[in-house]
Amino acid sequence: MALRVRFAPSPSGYLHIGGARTALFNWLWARKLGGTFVLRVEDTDQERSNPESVRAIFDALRWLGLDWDEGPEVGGAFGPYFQSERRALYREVAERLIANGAAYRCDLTKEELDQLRADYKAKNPKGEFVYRGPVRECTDPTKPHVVRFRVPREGATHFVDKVFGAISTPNSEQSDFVLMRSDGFPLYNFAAVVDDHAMGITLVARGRDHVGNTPQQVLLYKALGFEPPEFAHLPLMLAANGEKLSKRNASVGVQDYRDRGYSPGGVLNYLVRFGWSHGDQEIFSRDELVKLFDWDRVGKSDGKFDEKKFADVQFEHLKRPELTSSEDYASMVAPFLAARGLTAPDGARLAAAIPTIRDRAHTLVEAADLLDFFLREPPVMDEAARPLLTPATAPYLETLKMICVETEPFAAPALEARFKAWVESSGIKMKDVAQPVRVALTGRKASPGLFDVMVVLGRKATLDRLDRGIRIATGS
RNA sequence: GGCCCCAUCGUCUAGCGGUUAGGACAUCGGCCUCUCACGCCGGUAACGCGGGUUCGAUUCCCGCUGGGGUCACCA
Repeated sequence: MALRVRFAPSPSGYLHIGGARTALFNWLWARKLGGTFVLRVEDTDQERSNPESVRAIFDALRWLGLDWDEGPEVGGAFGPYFQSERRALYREVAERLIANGAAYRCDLTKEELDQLRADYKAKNPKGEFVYRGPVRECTDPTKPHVVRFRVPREGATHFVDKVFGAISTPNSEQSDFVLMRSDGFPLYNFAAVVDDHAMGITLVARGRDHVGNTPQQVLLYKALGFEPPEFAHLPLMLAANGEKLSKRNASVGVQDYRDRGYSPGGVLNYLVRFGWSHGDQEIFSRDELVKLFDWDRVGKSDGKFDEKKFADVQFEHLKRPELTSSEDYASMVAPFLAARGLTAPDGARLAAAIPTIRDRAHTLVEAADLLDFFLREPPVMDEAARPLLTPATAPYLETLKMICVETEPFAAPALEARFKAWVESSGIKMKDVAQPVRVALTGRKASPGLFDVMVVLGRKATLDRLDRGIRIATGS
């Protein structure tokens, strides 16, 4: 049977970094085996679901490059892909279950059930409350009621997990769980099973926080006469303090990292290495991941999210041309340049400047800052740097100007050789003359190498900037 | 608390009976240097505890301890 996996987010917020990881593992598996990656929106909770979240999640997935083969906005033969549009199907399946006795209508209210639970807890503080109904038969289907699944009293339910192996839970622990709410909407476990089957999903890969749902789902597959899919649960990504990852203890939105100037490749790389490994290798291109990913290399233990490591992994992606081409770099940094008013930068100069900042820009936000003086004419003069242009430094700039005019070709090695020769013969220290030159050229106290900067700027702009530096130095 | 799961440096991990227990991030030194970076070299740092099994356990089994998840008309 052809591999079909899915990512099924509920649109009640931004795409969580943990959710992105789940999506990634599913996507990788589909891409590796030529399977189908389905996106399904689990919007059965009317209260929490909202269209802004749907938008945000789609945007984040697209930004990460996790494209779906079937789902909202791309279609497919198994739609609709919003659960809110599939209610007729859930109702129909629920009726079938009631008809064959696997489920029953229950008109016990939430409050009554809470009371039952409380009473039980009062008497058995150490026991587990298990609801086994119906305590009261709901004879009138027109009255508000939920539909509950009749869990077998005996035996155990087991399944084989692709990462954890065999897992089994005694049925005596399981309450008669709700399939359909009184408002007619299905509950997660039920909708997921109905849809995963209807959509032909062959492997359900999700976070480990879902292992407790799996027995209930397996029970449902059995009751419906469906063949259960394979299951794979991912170890959890916890916050640095060991608690469940949340907005309270970390930046958890994929959005957050995009805004701070991380590249999608870097984000994916960090996420996949969290729980999966390939020997000692740390950095992977997307293509490598598709080729190398496998479930038998997925570990079982939860881990703690590490911002520092994340930052470093993503820096590697920005640093290496084989992972981020100059063209990709330029287009990724464009929005950040635009944010500082550089909406239509000189493309050729930008392309030339990028190699000089790769080792310096840890994020695209930093990249835009480092690129700024290359692309702005004249460059912004940093107030802290200006004092370095004293009258005494003007002769240095004059000499460099002369060298710039004479040197052919206008290339870094030749420029550097001539300038250094002059510096040495003058008995000055390179470090004393370099800073004034840097300030004249860039307006800053720190920048890429002087001669690389000159070459990127070209002879004309270099001379113009040196002239400006001389004017500032001499106060004219 | 019931049920389920997990356990190697601070963190992510390699290891699948015999290794000086490896890598990466972080951290601490040093080198390189026109600034800032990058890079390079080196240091500190881990098998939770107790029983087995075995000639030999980080590795296999059991218990303990510790950690996590989950117990809704949320997903």
